[in-house]
Amino acid sequence: MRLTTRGRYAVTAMLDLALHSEQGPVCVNAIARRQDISAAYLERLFRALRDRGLVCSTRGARGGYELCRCAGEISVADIMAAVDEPLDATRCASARNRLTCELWSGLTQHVRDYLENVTLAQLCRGDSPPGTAAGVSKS
Amino acid sequence: MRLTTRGRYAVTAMLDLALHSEQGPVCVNAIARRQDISAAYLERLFRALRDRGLVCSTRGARGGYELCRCAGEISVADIMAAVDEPLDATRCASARNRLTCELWSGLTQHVRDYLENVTLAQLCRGDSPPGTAAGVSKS
DNA sequence: GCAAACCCGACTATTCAAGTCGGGATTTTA
DNA sequence: TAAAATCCCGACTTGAATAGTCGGGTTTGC
Repeated sequence: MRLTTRGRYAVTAMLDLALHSEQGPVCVNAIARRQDISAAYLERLFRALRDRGLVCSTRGARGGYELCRCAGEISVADIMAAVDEPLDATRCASARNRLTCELWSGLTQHVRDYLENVTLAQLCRGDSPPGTAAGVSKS
Repeated sequence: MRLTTRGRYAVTAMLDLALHSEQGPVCVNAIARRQDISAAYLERLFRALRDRGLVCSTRGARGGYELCRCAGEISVADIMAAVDEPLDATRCASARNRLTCELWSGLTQHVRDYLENVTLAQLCRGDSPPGTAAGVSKS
């Protein structure tokens, strides 16, 4: 498990896209400028997002990217999976580590539960994700 | 946030220690053999664990390491902190990313909550950590 | 005195992260 | 019809960090 700029930037870019989606396709350069992220790097992330079906692309002048699904149907976990940001903490090289293996599996599930429970739409609204002081935990 | 061998090996080693603690100080080589981990690398991890007060060392022949506190008082989070395995997912370079900042802050808290809630004693008993299928979530 | 075992700072090779490059293809606009 | 805007793509580079090593010192028990 690790959290690198791939995951962060992907979520940031998708959020930017969601916030500007009513204006038609958003080009990579605009997002890069708004978020102060390398456009070339961002482009590679968008490639992955497109391949995973989270965004659609429009080529040519006035081209760019748009969400393929509505923001309420895209979770942070989806985005992370798209850019291959590993959430899996489990690495059971041998059976001797069953006890710790269960620990890491549990952690993995815990993280997934959290990220699967946060959608782009919630991020747009500024809804506090569950587990923060402002967001009261629900069942 | 990332999970590397430092964290994994430290938890594995502490667990091994806890399971063998009634036999007096456990030497690094014994743990290294049982867990198939480089002894030299393990030694560096134990240095950090000792400095953080999680284990005590005994030099000389028949020396080794022992837990400084009982297993029920040492959480996985303590171990991770000792070997400097970063759990913090937050990286708010600028205020423009408040929305995602809260996301990562929430994730960090979520992970901390989980790891702080698992002690070495529970791992020893094979108690499923909370959140896994076998462990029913409690309040 | 030797072996076992901790102690410590410094070092190395490999992997991966973060980003770049160079050019092709498509679409719109003037 | 050419230029500009923008996606498309495989390959590449540099620096940081990981995983582990090294070499020798010190302590303790036998």
